[in-house]
Amino acid sequence: MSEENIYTFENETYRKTYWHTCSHILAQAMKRLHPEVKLAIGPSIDNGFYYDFDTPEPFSETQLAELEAEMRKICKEKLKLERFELPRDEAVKFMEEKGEPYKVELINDLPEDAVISFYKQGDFTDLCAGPHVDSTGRIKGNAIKLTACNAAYWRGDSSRQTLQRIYGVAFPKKDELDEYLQRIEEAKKRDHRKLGRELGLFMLRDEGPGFPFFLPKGMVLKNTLLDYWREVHKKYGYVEISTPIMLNRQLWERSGHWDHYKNNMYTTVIDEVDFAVKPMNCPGGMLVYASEPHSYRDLPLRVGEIGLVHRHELSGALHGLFRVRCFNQDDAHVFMTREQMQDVIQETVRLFDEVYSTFGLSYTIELSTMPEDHIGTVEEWERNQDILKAAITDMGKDFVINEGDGAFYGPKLDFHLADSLGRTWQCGTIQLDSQLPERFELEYVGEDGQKHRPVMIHRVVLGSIERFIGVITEHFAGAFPAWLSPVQVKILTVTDRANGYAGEIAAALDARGFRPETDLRNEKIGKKIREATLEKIPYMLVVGDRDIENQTVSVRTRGGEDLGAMSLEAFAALLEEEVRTRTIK
RNA sequence: GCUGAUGUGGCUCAAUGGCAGAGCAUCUCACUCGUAAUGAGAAGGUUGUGGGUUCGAUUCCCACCAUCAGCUCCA
Repeated sequence: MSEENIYTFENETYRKTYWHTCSHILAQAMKRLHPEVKLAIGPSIDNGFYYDFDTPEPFSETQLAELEAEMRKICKEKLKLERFELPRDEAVKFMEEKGEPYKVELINDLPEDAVISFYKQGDFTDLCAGPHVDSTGRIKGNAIKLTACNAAYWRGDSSRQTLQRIYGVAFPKKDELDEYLQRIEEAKKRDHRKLGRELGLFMLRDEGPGFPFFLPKGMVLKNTLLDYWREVHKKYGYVEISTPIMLNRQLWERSGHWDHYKNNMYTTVIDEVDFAVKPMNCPGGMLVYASEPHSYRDLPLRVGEIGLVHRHELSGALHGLFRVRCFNQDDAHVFMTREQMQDVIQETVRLFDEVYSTFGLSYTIELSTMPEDHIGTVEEWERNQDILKAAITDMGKDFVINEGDGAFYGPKLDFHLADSLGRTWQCGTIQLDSQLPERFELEYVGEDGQKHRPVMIHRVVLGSIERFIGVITEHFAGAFPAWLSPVQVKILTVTDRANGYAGEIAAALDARGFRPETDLRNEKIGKKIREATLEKIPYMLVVGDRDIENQTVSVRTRGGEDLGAMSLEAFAALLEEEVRTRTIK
C-alpha cells in the first residue's frame, strides 16, 4: 500500500491522529505568540480538535486569526515530531521547569505503571500519549480553521477553574474545509428553532424561559404524533393512564426523588403541606399499580402515560425544544416477573425500532451503569446491568457503555438521535428498576398462591414529545411526511372565479379526514406556489377555469414536481395511500 | 450555574451621543392572471427591563432578564 493510501482521511484512526497533531501545532503557535499562557490539554474530538489554555482573557477573533497564521507557518516548517519517554520524577521536573502546572497535575495523576511520553516538534514539547503524524509538514496549513473560543472547566469539573478552549477543524485539502464549513451553514438552516417560527409550530417567550408554547400547526403535529403513539402502543398491549401533575412530599420521599432531586423540582405548599410538581411519572404509576391486587396472569402489565413533567434545568442548559423545563414524556411502566425481564426488554427494543424506522431515524445505544448516588445493592445493579446487556447483545445491537450514568434506581439503555449539526440527544430510554417496586411494596400473586415482588422497566420511546418534535423537524428540514404535516394540501386559485370550486375541494378533502387549506388571495399563482412551497406543504392543488370545466385539480408537489391534472378522486387516493403507509418523501 | 457574545416594528437586518430606516409580513386600492415573488399607497417603534453619565442616550457605564456558542448538568 502506498503512503498516500495509509494517510487517508477515510481512516478514522488517521483522521484522529491528524487532528491530534493539529492541536499540538495550535499549542505551539500559542506558546510562540503568548509565552505566558499555560497549557492544559488538547485532544482530537469527533469533528476536529481543541486545546484548553489558562489565560485570563478569552481570545478575540483577531487573535484566533493570528494563531491560525502561526499554525500555517509551523506546517510549512515541516518540524519532525519526535517521541521520548521520561520516568515520573523527571517528567514532573521537566514540566515544572517549563512552568506548566496543569501538565504536572496530569503527570501526577497518571497510574503508577503508566508510560510517560512526550512529543517534541522543533522548540515545542508537550506531554502526550500520542500517536502523531511524523511531521508538521503532513498538515495542510491552509485547510486549518479555528472555529471558536469558549470556556471549559479544567478536567470537566465545575468547581475548578475556567479555561479557554479553542476549537478547530482541519482537512487534507482546502476544498474539503470549505465544503465542511458550507455544510455547517446548511445545517443551521434546518435548526428547529428557526423552522419552528417560520412554520408556526411553537414559540418561546421571555415570560416563560424553557416553557414552550405550541401554536395551532405545532399542535396538529403533536396530536398526530400522539395518535400514532397510541396506535403502536395499543398493538403492543399497552393500556393508558394519567396521573396528577402534583403530589405530596411524602410520596416523593418514598420514591427517593425528594432526597436525590429536590433541587430540580418545583415545589409549593398547599394547606401547609409540601407538594412537588412531578419531574417524572413513576411514583404516580406505582400508586396505580398498588391500588389493586395483581395476578401473575396479568404480567407483564404495560401501563403507558403521556405525562406532563417539570424539571428546573439550569438556565444555561436551555435549548429550543431540545432542552426545556416542562415537557410531555411518552412514559410507560412495565411490571413483570424476573423471568420475563429479557423478553420485555427485547419487545421494547422492537417497539423502538418500529417507531424510529417510521421516521427514518437511526440511533446509537448507550448502556449507563451504576452512579455513585444510587439506591439498591451492588449485586442487584450488576445483575440488572447484565440482563440489559444480554438482551441487546442477543438482538445483535451495538452499544457503548456510559460508566456511572444510570438513574439512581437502576441501569438504563439510552437511545440517542442526532440533530442537524450531528449533536446527539437522548430520546428513548429503557430503565430497569427493582428498587421502586420494593419501596412501594408492589406485589403480585404467583402461581403458587404466594405474594411476590414484581420488577419493572421505565421506558420512553419519543422521550420528550417536545424534544422529539425538535429532532424530526431538523431531520425532515421542516418538510414532514404527508401523514404528519400540519397542512397536507393547499388549494391555490388562479383567479377568484375558482374560489367556490376551491372551497368545495377543501370541504371534500376535509370530509375524508385530510388537512387542507385554501389560498384564495388575489395574488398571482406563482406567488401562491412560492409561499406554499416555503411552508413545505406536501401537495398544492392549482385550480382555475380549466379545472372547473374538466372537474380536475392540477397537482404540484413541494419538491416542484408537476403531477398534472387529475380528478379529486385520483388525488385523494394517492394521498390516502401515502398517509396510510406513512411514506417518507 | 460558569465564560464570552448578542438584544432595534410580527420576521430578517441597517443606522447614529442630536428628528430611528429598509425589505418581507399586515391593511387599502388597482390588476383576474395557469406552476417559486404584479404595481401603488397606508399603518406599524418609549431601540429587552431598571438605574447612571450627559444639555441630550437607542448609542457610553452598571445591574437584571432573555437568547446564542461552549462548559457543567440532564432522575
